[in-house]
Amino acid sequence: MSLEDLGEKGRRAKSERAAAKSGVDAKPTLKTIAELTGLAVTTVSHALADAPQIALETRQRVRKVAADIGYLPDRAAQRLRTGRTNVISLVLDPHEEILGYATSMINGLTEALRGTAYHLVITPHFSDTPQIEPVRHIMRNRMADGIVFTRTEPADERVKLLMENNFPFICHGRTELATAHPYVDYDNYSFAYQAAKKLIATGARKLSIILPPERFTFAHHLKHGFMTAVREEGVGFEIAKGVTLDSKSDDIRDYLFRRMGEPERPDSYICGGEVSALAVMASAYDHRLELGKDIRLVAKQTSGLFDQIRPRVETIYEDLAEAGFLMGKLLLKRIAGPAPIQELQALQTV
Amino acid sequence: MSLEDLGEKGRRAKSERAAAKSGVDAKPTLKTIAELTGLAVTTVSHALADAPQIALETRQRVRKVAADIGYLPDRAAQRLRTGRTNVISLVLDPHEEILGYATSMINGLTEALRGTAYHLVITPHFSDTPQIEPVRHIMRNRMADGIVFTRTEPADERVKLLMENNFPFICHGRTELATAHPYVDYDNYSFAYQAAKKLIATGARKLSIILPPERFTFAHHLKHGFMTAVREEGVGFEIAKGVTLDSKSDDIRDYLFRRMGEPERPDSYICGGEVSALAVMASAYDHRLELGKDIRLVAKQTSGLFDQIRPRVETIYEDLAEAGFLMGKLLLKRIAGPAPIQELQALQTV
DNA sequence: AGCCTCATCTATATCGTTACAAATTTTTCG
DNA sequence: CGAAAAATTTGTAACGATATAGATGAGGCT
Repeated sequence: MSLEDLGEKGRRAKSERAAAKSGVDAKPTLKTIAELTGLAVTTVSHALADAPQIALETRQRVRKVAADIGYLPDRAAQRLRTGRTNVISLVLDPHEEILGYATSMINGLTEALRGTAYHLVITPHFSDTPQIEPVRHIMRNRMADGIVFTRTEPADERVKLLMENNFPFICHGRTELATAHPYVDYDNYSFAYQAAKKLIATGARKLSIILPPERFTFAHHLKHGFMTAVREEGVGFEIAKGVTLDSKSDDIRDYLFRRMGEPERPDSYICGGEVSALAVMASAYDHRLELGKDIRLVAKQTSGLFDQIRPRVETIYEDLAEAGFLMGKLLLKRIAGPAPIQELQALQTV
Repeated sequence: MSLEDLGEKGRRAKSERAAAKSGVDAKPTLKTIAELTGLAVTTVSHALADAPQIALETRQRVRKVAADIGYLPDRAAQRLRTGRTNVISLVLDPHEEILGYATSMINGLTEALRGTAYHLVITPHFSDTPQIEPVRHIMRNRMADGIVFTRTEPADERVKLLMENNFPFICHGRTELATAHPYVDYDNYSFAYQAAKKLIATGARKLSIILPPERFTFAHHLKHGFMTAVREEGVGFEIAKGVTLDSKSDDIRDYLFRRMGEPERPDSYICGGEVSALAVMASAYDHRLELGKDIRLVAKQTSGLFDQIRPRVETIYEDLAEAGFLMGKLLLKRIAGPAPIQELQALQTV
């Protein structure tokens, strides 16, 4: 460390102390309020917590002073003492499909957390470690009061672990576990069902669907809705083989381009994501197949993107920001205390 | 509270105490290590900090034990004691254009923070409060050790405030302030310049550009690059009036549709964002104008989206994940201590 | 008056960590 | 060998909040 650095530090420390003495600019604590009101620190703490054993008049006076000097409790101190972190952790899985998936969800979550003491911390899940790692870590080291995660699986390890430990969480998507748990989900069964019906109604005779990786619960929902519709209508169908919504978009397009060149090609596609829908359009274009005639398409829309896509494509909307908002609200309710499980579940309708 | 709840709590508390006694499953602290090694808590703390006055052999022994029991320092306690939060705050401005802007940036940031003690906290900026509010709040209440923000303005209030208080930060975009400050920026001047040159080289005679809101510095960079190119080439030009990259995409398309119906319409567009580029394509389509012939287009690409768009569009790539990564790395360097300002600035080339 | 109750406020200890100063042990050397 | 120096370890206090138990004083009752 250089002399200059030392000098810097010395000056800063001194001015900070001076500021503290004069009460100007120093971060106010309970002690500051205690001095200002002539009360004890404990009393101030209780007063701010609206404890009934503190005289109403005192509570009001303390609150007034606290507001005047802009007091905010120190999160670290509160956390250390109480064990509550006031943190919600969003475990983020980086993946390409669905542009702005995370952004929408984050917007919804922050909106739900608005006005509360909770902060949103992004905990990345790097793909070279098992999926359960970040969750275990957050739980073991009490990094958050609640966990939000996505891409739920039928026998999701994370759900099991969190349930076993009675740790507050909410996930985007359902499981097939016996025990009910909090979730927010979009009705992908109905999405696929309605999408298929729409296509068939406009003349589709052989439908195809691009599914998410099979390990996710919503892949089964989509498949089930799809199968129900094609069986009800007795039309041909297939399920895209070798690619999923998580595949690189170029790979999806290459698959589609190949398939569209084959004799028994499907005449219609259901896409659970925007990028794969564009890949369908690109492949059709490259084959000079006309959209809406040679190739039909229903896409799931999660952004304003498809409003600008030509030719216009039939879409069904999923509101991810709302999903994030719901997740936030339900998680907060869960953290606040035990609640009937039905009040912690939400299914977004198509 | 019901009797059952009390019972639950009683049992839990008891089992936790038992666990603590046997050392199983309880969260390990310095004290745990101290007991295990027979050293004092202070010694353990120093040993883990690799203090040279602790015998090397001791340091190694302590580290071994710490690793064995999976010790992680308590963030709250560290934060309370040292004042360091180990938090990086990303101030997020919700806006539509550039799909997944935030996602890419977050991915880059988390990658940069990987392996460090830093957590990424999302601090939303709600549009009904002044832009500087979240920054002031973070600084005043020491909510983070460093701040990341985007959409920088020429005389950015946030930059001024943070500089005055010598608070570590990094912003996406530059200012026109006299004092140099840390930033990561994309060379939007060159983007617009090269985009214009490309268009002119393929026959463009009247260029148009859709700019971001004028208050952002990068709007000026884009404009400047654009103007330089059109003046050098002596071709016609205009700047889209009444809409910006921040306008709702439908409004952009409506504007473009109107403009393309007028006699003196531009024959080429430069779009600083993907949605607006799609709006150009949609308007051209709706007018039955052929892309690449009647209407030319160069778009800025920030995702894989345009790889699937047909007809193919000329694009220039901006790597937002890399921008996020750079911001993270440079901010960490700044937090670590004073550094030459040039080492805290990065300009991504087109 | 003396004792009790109630309302209100306060002292103490503690969460896990680290800065600082001091204590202890080991080594060096005249 | 013994004192001084060096190396190593330790105790204490503090960060800011809150849980717990206790103190204070006013008023009521016999």
